[in-house]
Amino acid sequence: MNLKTATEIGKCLSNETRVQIMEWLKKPEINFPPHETLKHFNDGVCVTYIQEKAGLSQSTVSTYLTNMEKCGLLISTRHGKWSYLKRNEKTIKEYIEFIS
Amino acid sequence: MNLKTATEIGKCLSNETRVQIMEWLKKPEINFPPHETLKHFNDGVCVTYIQEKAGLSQSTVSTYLTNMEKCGLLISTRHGKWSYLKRNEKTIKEYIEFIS
DNA sequence: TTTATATATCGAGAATTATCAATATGTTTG
DNA sequence: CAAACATATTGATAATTCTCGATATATAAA
Repeated sequence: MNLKTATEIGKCLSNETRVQIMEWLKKPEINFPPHETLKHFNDGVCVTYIQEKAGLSQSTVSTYLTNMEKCGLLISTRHGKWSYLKRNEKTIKEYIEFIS
Repeated sequence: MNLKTATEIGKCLSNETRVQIMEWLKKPEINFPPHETLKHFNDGVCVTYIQEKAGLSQSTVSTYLTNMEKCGLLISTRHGKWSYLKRNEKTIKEYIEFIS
């Protein structure tokens, strides 16, 4: 982890909704409805569910999630027409080590 | 640690200079000149030294440090006319536990 | 008590971020 | 292939943050 990456992560974590998303994704099965198609949360939660829970526009949340993936906080996986998002614990750990 | 505090900390850590300051303060004796008056770094580093190293205006750095103290990232101690700043490891730990 | 030094606060303009509606792209399904 | 659905991107305005010089306050030294 370097200064630039750490700062990008900080930017993602400088907004209440985005911090909240990181928290929600700790326990997807508790914070989101079960998936219709996929019967598990192995790859996280789809954009629509996160967007509805956040209560912001689709474009805003999509941009949030894209940036959170870019800086390594989230991992995005496509399954058909859905994008699933989960926490990237590896990067989170590296970030924590950086600021510790 | 709650969502609001965590977000305030995220805001402080969303700027390269401020993240850098947190890094510098890990090892004051390596990153800053020795104090003229105080012969130790027990309470950290004075505003002027941080300001000079950051290369930004006095008012900007003073505001940075004030906000970083407000959200609990730093501890400020007055010794005469100097304010000394050091990392608040307790809050940092709580923040890390929050996002982990 | 005046002067010098260190830090904090204020006010303002520049730069960045937030947020949305509209639209584009990608994917599945009829 | 056309329609429907999920997500991504674009373009624009509002809101926030950045950053500075100027000024205020606090403390020490002369």
